[in-house]
Amino acid sequence: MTTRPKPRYQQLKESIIARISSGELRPRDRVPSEYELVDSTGVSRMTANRALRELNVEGYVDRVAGVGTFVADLKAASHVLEVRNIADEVELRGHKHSATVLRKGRRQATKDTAALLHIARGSALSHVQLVHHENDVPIQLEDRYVREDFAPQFLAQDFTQITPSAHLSAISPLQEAEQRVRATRPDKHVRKQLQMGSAEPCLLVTRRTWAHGQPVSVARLYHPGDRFELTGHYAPPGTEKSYQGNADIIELRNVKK
Amino acid sequence: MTTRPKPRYQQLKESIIARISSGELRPRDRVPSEYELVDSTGVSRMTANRALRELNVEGYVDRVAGVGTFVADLKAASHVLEVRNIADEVELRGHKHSATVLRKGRRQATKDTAALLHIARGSALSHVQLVHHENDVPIQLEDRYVREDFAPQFLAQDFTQITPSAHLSAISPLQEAEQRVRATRPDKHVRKQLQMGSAEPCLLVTRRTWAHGQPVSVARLYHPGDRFELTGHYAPPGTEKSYQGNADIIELRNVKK
DNA sequence: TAGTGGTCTAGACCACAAA
DNA sequence: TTGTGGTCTAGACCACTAG
Repeated sequence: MTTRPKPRYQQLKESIIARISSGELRPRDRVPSEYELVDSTGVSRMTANRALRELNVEGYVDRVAGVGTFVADLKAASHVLEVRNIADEVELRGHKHSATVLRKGRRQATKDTAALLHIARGSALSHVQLVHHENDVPIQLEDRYVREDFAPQFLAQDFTQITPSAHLSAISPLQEAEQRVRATRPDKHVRKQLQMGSAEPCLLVTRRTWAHGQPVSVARLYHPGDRFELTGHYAPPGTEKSYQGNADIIELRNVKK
Repeated sequence: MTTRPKPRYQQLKESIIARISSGELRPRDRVPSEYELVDSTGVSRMTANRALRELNVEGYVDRVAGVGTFVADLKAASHVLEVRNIADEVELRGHKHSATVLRKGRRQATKDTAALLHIARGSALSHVQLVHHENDVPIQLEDRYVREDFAPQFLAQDFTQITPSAHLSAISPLQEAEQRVRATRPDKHVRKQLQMGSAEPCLLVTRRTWAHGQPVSVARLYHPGDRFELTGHYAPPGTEKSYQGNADIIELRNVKK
């Protein structure tokens, strides 16, 4: 008994996603037009249209009538993950973002980190710890581990110019993310770096990101509790033009205080 | 110059969404089949198919090949909002949910609450405050205000049997939600009700929900800090069968400790 | 003018459910 | 057997963009 083949529009979609993930098609590159897909794959135009239309809805490509279909920006791709870069967040508010690197170096995966990243204990990791500032006020302490084989040039980056997450996005579109949020009491180190009062609580976000189907990075993001909040807005899909309405789900926001 | 009419598949979608929102079509009700839409509206079957298929992707309807198309459960509808009922969360973990009502009554909107709900100061509100338990351990203090005109029977509910949010969902599909998460120090009342240590921080979720395009309820949800966390998982759309993969974005999870 | 995406049609074949 | 959704085709007309 032969297994039934996947629908042709689905094959087309997966083929194009694969070409994007592999880097063969880069952001802003042109994607084959509907008629080109008709010629090259033998499907009807409606089938090619469905494939490209769904890729557009899912945020993989941008389409412009009369012009063509293009691979979406990486920014848009991470939009799909509804997780934003803190530097972008700050600049979105019209404020100045800056970062101070505290630690940077190679590490061996501990038991816990190895488990989180699905790798062997002792595997090579890159580690960086830095403080993000908004208008020179510390707003986030980032403590991040990255698989060295995923991002060999990670430690060579100047993280005062590009955030770790931006570098990771630039290497490969992030495919999946997991995030845990909890309230904790900061330890001395965190409290000092974020200039927090002794009794002030701390919003801790632990985030894992995936690429190529594997977790590649885990980060602990500490935020000064009463000065910051995480906000999300959930809009109904399909209503009016609010396609892609789920875009800005998670964003960091200042709390007037 | 006449404005161009909306696409017919879009008109179909909006027409069906309207019939669901108005209550004419209720959860599990049958939605006209593709061929019925062809007969009743004169569109081709491909157009009817596109309308129903997109409504399915967006979570409004469930489709079963060989059977038919049906209005999705309200639970699924609020799934679209990626916000879950805490009772469902607890039961999903196989634990027992229970609730204790602390306060219940009519209130007049204060300046702040009135602003949040886009209503006049002094407008009639229903108020309830209750503690949710998981296996008899307090996990959430819910402090909620609801527009009285939206849910006239709100205060008549037995909140030990149905959560406030479940009652609101039952009245009308919630269309939109906004959520803010921050870490705070609990006041005496919260600390006592959640049986928290004196220095333990608190995860505070402030949530507004919309129906009929207007905010109808605002809730403050306090969680004992070190015992609970908010987790989110962001899956890639379109990959494999992970349609609707954005479903379980926000869920409450126990922290092993 | 040529190419693109946006939409729509009127058929078609299939697998599957329920009666 | 009938009706359902799932898919696919081979055309078509339109508005728009770019050269």
